[in-house]
Amino acid sequence: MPKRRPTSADVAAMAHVSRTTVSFVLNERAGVKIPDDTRRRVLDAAATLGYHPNSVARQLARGASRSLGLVLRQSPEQVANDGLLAETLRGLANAAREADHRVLLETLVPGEGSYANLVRSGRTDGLIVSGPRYDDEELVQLVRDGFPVVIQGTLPGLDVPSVDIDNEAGARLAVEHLLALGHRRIACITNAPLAYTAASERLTGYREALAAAGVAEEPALIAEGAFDAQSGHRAVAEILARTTPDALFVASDVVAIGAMAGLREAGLSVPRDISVVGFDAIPLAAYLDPPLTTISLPAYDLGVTAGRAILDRIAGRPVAGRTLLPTELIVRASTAPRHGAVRWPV
Amino acid sequence: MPKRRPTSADVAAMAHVSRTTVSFVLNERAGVKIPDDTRRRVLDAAATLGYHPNSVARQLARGASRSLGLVLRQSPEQVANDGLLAETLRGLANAAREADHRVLLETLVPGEGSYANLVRSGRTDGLIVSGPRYDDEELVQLVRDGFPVVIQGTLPGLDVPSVDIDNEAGARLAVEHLLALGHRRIACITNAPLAYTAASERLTGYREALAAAGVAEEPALIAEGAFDAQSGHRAVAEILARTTPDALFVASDVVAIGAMAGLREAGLSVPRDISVVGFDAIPLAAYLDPPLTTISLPAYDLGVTAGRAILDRIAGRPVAGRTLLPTELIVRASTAPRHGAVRWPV
DNA sequence: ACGCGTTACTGACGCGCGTTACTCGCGTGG
DNA sequence: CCACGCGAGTAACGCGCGTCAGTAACGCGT
Repeated sequence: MPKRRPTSADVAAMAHVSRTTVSFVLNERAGVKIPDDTRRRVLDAAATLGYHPNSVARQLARGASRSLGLVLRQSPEQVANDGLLAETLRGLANAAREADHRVLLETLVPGEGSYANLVRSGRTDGLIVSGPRYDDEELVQLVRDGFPVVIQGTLPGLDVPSVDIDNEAGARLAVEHLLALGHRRIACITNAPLAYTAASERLTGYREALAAAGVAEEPALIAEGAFDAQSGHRAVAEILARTTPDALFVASDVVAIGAMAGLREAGLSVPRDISVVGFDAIPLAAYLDPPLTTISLPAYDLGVTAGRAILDRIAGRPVAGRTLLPTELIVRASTAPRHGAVRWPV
Repeated sequence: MPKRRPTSADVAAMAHVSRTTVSFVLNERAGVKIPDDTRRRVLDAAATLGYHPNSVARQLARGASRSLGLVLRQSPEQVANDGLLAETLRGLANAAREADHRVLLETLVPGEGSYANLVRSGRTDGLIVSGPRYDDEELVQLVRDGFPVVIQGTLPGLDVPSVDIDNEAGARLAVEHLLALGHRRIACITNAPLAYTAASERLTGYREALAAAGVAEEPALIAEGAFDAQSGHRAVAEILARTTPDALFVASDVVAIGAMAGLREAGLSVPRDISVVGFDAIPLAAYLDPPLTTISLPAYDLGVTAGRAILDRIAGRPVAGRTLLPTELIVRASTAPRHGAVRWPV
């Protein structure tokens, strides 16, 4: 059987000091002077015993767990198709580590499952809720009780700090690019059902760009996607059955890949017959045929920013009510000037 | 200021019983009879106070943290290009939840960073190490000390339970498919440098299939990929500069997408001029042009299996030394019989 | 009336650590 | 000579809970 793990009492005994002194030395407590001689004895004892403070006990004594809860409210399909999620996670974990915190993961089977106990049981000091839904009563209650929460995504009507991509601006960027190429009949396939805030924001950006250019909106040009490539395939068929666009903005690269497959089947060539812009800038987008013009978003930074926000919130530091991270247009071969159109000056 | 959180002592006071009784009732302790009357008083008091047991204190008292540590040793590029990672994570989290455990995430900046303290500090009861490297001294030490560890991936030479995809069998499946179509000059692009066990295993599968069919191996037909599409693009150029294959097995869909882009640029048409098989069955593979024949692997199950394994290990139940999850061939349009070849009977 | 088992509880300790208030010895200025 | 301050360190409590050993009351058979 493995020997019992050494405790601070063992270290104290070996160094011939009290447990208190051990604690002072190991925590480098400010304002307490410890002679070098004593300090060294303690440090040596700790090293030879292989002492590692029990962090559970430390959490209890301090009253803080030094860990962040990450709640993934996305549906399984959403997770499976979100190629950037891992990057965001990495950003969050790194932000947490910088502040000597840990990340506790909580996934939810939709329709069931509660996560509030995560914080109510003192296991985490704060929560990051990713992909919140409107009907999340649990979340509302938690916020009302004053627990530190940061939302990654958007949830209007709740007074909570949130961090998100600037979806509207990104969509505008995409559509403005198409407009600048001379396109006017610009279709739009959303990245998800409009109940998802990101989807409706991107659609809003699309509309704003059209309105700003004085182009009338046409309902026949709009269709809903749903996370995966298949939905893009279906949506493009819907649109082509109704009308004939000369450009297509798909608010998700993954959905766009399905849409491009649909266009191929319809005998349309990209970008000769129709220009396509995606959204998300997944790594693969550059290697599609043709390489996809898209909107890049800082997935890693999103995680880092969310992490810093909740850490600030926990520490009582001021936190911006809403942080929007900038997007960027990446022009590739899937977009070209409208056939016969003169390219506008930029 | 928010009121102090209620403790079990508060519940005890309100129910006019001792803290011990509260503990017995709330934990439904077997072997202890509590009259319904008393039980109800305790339950009611807990409910009206909004009592939630402090899990940190509970961890300390019980000596177990009921949480699993997940260590991601993959490099950032690897994470960014691993579209299945999120699925695996979801599987693990769900397996953990079923057993009332939590998942603690630990990422590592390569070259630095230790994670052993995660378990040495008592924060987790066991560790799942994903993507271990040969030179992981920390891991070796941990295993030697008898800490519960399960490896997700492969690490030969260390006596630790591990869970992985059956990479060899999957690669064989892919190559056998190409052989059955009549191809003989089958090239191979690995999914990663060969220092990664998954990469060398898949290459081994490729070789075994060739050997079993009596086809001589040709070094000129083999090139190394490195996680991303770009590396596939480069690797295919290397191969085409040396020789002319009639089929190509790329041990990763993501790399295959880059490879297919390279084939296009070289003026080769898939599958007319060359058949291509990928590996991983990322959701997008079905929507490529042409849809990619690939090997599907149970990403979600991988997470579940790893989770169950470490839970078994923690509980002292017997654990299989090595679990290999089966793969499956998904035939799509990127593979076709060799030009002029008679299709073999299956 | 007495022993004895059973029911229904409770007192007190321990988990490992942080932290406050306190002690003790030793100059030192008055 | 004494009060005082200061450096060096410590005893003891608290964090919130699980749990063992124990106790008081009660019924029941003889």
